[in-house]
Amino acid sequence: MTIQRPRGTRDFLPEETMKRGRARKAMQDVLERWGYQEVSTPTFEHLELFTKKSGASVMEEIYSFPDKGGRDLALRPELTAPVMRMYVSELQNSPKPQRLCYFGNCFRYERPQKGRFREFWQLGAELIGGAKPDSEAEAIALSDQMLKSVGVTCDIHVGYLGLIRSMLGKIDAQHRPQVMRMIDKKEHEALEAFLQEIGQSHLGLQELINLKGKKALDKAIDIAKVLGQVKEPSDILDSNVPSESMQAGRSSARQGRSVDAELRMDEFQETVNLLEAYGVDFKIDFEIVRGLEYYSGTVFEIYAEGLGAQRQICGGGTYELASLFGGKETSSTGFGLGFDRIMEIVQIEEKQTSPVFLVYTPDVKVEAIRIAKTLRRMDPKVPVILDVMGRSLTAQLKAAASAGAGFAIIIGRDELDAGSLTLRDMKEGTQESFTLADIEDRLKMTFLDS
RNA sequence: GCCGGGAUAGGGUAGUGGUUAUCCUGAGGGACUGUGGAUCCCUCGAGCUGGGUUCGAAUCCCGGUCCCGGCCCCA
Repeated sequence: MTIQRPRGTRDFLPEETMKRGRARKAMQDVLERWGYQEVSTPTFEHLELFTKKSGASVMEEIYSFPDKGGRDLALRPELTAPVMRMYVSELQNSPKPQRLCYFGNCFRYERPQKGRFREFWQLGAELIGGAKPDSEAEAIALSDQMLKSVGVTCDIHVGYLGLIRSMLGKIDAQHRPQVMRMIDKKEHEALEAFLQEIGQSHLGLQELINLKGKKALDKAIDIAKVLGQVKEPSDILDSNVPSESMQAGRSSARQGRSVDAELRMDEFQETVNLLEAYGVDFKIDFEIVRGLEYYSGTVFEIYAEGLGAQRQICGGGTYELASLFGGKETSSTGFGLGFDRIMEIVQIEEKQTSPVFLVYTPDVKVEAIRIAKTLRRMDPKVPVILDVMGRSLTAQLKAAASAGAGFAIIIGRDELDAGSLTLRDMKEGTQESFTLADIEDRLKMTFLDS
């Protein structure tokens, strides 16, 4: 019996691996053009890093284990926390802002389905320590460019927690998580009923989240004016919302520590202006709240079609995590792209360099190896393949043909005695004698064109 | 964790409670000891797993594993 892959994991065959590599490179080229530098962090971390960030409830979906020394470790379920941990311990004294990006596998113990696996890849960026509107616009525009670079058309929704959290400040702390959850889950009727029940339906929350785009922004500005007049500083969200207020028995990541979010409508308006300057096509949508307590400013999500139930391919926003990991308070903006979901809908041309086969008779094997060595130093690079099965010339040519070789170089005693080699064009079925140097030149010309 | 559908050579498949389990493709070799993907020949290669029913199970039943889709959740 053969051994199976663990549930929710995948093997990537050469073709798929090549496709993933190209898509990754296309998006990383964009990151590079925007000045983001790649970092990488360990595959496993102390469990505490993730529970601290996202609450104890993530334990249900985390691959955690004690090591032989009794430490509680976890396979990383995401990459923002590790990157911020690294920032706090190694990069706090480096010039601001820090533009970091990453690509790595992550692990979650979840039920696999379309676009969801237990081992998956995230590609993301963090812009640490910049001014909010500028950073937010840059992050959103950057993710837009990255997706465009692989031919993915998508739908960008941008929300603002500064406003939502300030509005929630008018509601009893114990009710806030539930309201957030209902906004996030788009449970409109339940939200309306609940706000009625607690006597807060006058806030305008329902009207706000039902509006999209420019109208939503106008409404938001109106609300902010009213809120601004009556706001008391101490009335902003306090950071000790009791998690008992969560629905009993419910599993959710929304139980982490909350952070302050100031009502700075002017900042959000600036973000919107800058996004327009970047030429990003987006939709203002205050229903985007990303549930989590550490988000503090603009938040955004990007959706794509053709992905079944898992439509979201990117999520991000402005957050405060540095202080949570023991660093100085530093607000950052970041986003993560679901690489596997993007791979499902990517539009990139797949061209493969067709290899060159060295076809030789057994008596000149040593010379064939030397020739292979020369050709492998050539630029542009081209796969050079030597038979290792002791096959006949016929069989070698057959193998070359079925591997899609562009050229075969035939090497035998006759050729070597004449000081030349036979270059066979596999597509045309023609062949000619050349010196090795001439063959190199011809191959260079051919592969430069393609 | 829940619901539904699946699992037969490396890939794709057919079929039946009863001899050597279809077919296509693939892979290796040969016809073709120095020239191609055709053709022909040979070879390799399979009923997820554990139990039950039965004279006999790949087929029927139950559990498990994995896959696909949906729910839940999605840092």
